[in-house]
Amino acid sequence: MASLDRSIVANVPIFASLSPDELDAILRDARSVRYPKDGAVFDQGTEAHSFFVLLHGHLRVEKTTPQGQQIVVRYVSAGELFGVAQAMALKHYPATAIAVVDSVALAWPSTLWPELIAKFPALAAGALQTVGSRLQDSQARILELSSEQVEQRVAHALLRLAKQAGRKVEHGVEIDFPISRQDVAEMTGTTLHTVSRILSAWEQQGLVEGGRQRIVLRDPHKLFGIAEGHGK
Amino acid sequence: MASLDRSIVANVPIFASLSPDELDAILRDARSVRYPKDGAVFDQGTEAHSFFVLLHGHLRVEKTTPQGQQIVVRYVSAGELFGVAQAMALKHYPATAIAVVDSVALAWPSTLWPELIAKFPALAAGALQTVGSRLQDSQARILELSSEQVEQRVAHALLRLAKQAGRKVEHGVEIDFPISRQDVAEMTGTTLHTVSRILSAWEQQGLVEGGRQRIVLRDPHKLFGIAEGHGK
DNA sequence: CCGGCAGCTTGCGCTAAAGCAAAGTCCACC
DNA sequence: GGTGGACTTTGCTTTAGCGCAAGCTGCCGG
Repeated sequence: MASLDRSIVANVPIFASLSPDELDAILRDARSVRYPKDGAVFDQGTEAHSFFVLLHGHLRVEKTTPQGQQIVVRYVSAGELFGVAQAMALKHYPATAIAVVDSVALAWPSTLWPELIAKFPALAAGALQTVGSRLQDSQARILELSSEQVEQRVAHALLRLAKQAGRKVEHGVEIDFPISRQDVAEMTGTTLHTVSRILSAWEQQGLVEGGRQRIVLRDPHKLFGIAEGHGK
Repeated sequence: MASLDRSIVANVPIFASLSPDELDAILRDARSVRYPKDGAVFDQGTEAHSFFVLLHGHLRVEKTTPQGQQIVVRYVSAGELFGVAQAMALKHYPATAIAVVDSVALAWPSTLWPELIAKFPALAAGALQTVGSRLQDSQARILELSSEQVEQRVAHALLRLAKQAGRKVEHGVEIDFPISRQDVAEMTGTTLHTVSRILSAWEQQGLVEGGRQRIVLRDPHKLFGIAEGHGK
């Protein structure tokens, strides 16, 4: 059991530089938790009691405005560190994390973070890198929202999803978890209706293949063209 | 000279927890550089040779798409850490930093970062916090771009600018550096024309007072109302 | 096996804001 | 003190994509 944990955790970039002994020491303080599909791992605004590494499954991280508008911040896949609010000096989680399929995560009490980085300075560097790459992602998204048309943004979003959680299937690459038109809309700053229209049009052209909470990319290369603006 | 530096650097959150001796040690490796108005501190895509703390002045950080579209990522004010690409494991600066007024910064060679955080673990924690708060900002901006109308976004942008770099003047709060309509457009994902129209309308109602590269907020409270959507 | 509902599609009209075009206006520099 | 260019304003036209509305479909639970 413990060795299973160690082997999967070894692939987490933030833990990669640690020795097996160090890994075991860190894993001693973790507990493994199971989240059923549609279960919340944590809720926006609640106290940031833990930080996590996802062992298995997929999470949707979403954020709601005071006015009730909702956006999808990102999806978390196995091996990723998440819920590190405390490390950024936040008392409360700034977003909600929901399991989109049955999932399993390792959880550490947030209070342990300071000792852990004191004992393993590489952890701090790793966390900085994790947060840094998320910052990059966010800024790329701001650029997209500022300068691209909806069609390009949807293409970009699908390509990113395929890269992060794509599974090769017979006719292309399928997003490896249930995702609705509404979810895509909340990732791209548009509406359910517009996403549906775009996907329908693409399906006509054989670029994608759809279904209820299912998206398969049949021609990623052409989609990439659309994302880059050569589509129109 | 050194003591002047130490006193201003003591206000930088990331250095706040260090003792005077430690501060002096860190400052020994820094050089102070002057950037004239409109001068570049670093350029997007170039090697990330240094990281910086701004001592005096204001910088505009901007990012350009492959297609040539440009956005303003943020403004940097005195006391802020910036250019920490290397800490996030980036080889190249992901954006360009331009002095919008004559400015002075402390610069350290990026290569020093690993030793510095090894010697002063608080630095890593501080950097994590800095990057974390930028991530928060970025995500707030994504939310705005996804869910708000242009008018609300412009109101939010002005309020943020006023908070960060506002100077009390007779009739309100003035943004303390030259900023064009174009700049505001690039902060809010809209066009020069739309910003100009909005500001003109607000000027009519006495909410703001304009001018060439000059913006004064005369009624921040009402602007806040617009930002929250109670405007219309 | 069937009913109902969550998720999806599609048509239509509307509007916010972009694009285009043409004048101001102010400042800096000669 | 004048002149050119950068910055701004403003009118008009166009359009992407939103909001509303109605109907469809496939899945899950009974």
